[in-house]
Amino acid sequence: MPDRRPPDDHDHASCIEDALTEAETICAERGARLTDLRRRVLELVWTSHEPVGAYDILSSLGGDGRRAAPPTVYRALEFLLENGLIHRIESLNAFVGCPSPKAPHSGQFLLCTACGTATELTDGAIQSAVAQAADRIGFRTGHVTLEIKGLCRHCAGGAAAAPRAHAH
Amino acid sequence: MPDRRPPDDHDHASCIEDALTEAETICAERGARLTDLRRRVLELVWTSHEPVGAYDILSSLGGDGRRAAPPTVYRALEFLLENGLIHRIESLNAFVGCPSPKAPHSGQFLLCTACGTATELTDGAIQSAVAQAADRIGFRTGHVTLEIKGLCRHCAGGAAAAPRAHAH
DNA sequence: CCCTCCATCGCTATATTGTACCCTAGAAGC
DNA sequence: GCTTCTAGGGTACAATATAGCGATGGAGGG
Repeated sequence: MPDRRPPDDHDHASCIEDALTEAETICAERGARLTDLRRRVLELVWTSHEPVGAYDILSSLGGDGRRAAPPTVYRALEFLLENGLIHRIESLNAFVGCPSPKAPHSGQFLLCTACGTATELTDGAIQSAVAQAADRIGFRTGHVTLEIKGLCRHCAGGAAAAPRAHAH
Repeated sequence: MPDRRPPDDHDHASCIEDALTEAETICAERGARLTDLRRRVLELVWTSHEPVGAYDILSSLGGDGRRAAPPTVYRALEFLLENGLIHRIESLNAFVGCPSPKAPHSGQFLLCTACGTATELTDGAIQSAVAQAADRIGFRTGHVTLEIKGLCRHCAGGAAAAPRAHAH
């Protein structure tokens, strides 16, 4: 793992709180059951803006005296995915909270290889370019995975011009 | 696994042959060593247009009397990736041959969930939309993963389920 | 109120995918 | 001839994910 810096100076506690509140609302509306376990897993995913592995969550769950097993975590993650509360980052085998879960969508992600932060985009131009390209060859689009690896403004800025200046 | 249909009526033998020939040329130009093993792995990746798992390759290699071990395959795959001869499909943990390896690039893929075929795109509009979106927030773009799951023209057409506008 | 149904979760075991590490052979350079 | 480096054989293990079975407890019908 590369060095990690805080993604930004923001009040992350309120990030978490907002996410949990919104999740409660959404689940209530849909009649989906946001159980204690699912809520806790969602909270753990939101621990930071860095995607979290299923087994990291597993360890954190174990911290409270009870030992959890993989299926427990994967089932909770599946529920959260189905309800659009989190996204899976395919290229990292990890999960990240969705900042706007009201309307389910395929996420677009900027993944900083220096600080690990995942930033979700919702760029219409990308969406329509993808839709057009698919349409042009008669492909019916389902879920779209877009993951862009690189350096976030913060990390790229610190490194100045040379792209490899950040390497260790 | 869903049903698989042949991706198309094309002369796949010549696909493979072309890919191998081009690989030879490229490696010769670069002074990279396309050894027997690497060539065989490339050939196995090109067995079809469906992404192939590392352990599938491993089994196929074992077929000739010698038993291969995982690192053998992964090392060969790493070489092929570095030289742009194959791409990794993150959402499937699998590999597919690159049809235009002369100029290394991040691939854009249409993945049919019915027949399994991976079709590589090189769409400039998508590329520039991604570049602009990243640029706008000061993100320095590295590798881009774009994987679109859905139904290819063939499978969507056959499914009769209201195929909207067979573009063309 | 009781009872059935079924979603949820605990748990064991196992499958799948990917790496660390050590060693040998043979080519490349001097 | 000797060193050095790349490629690859092989074991062991790490990391990620799923199959399947049983227990529990709440929701709703009788």
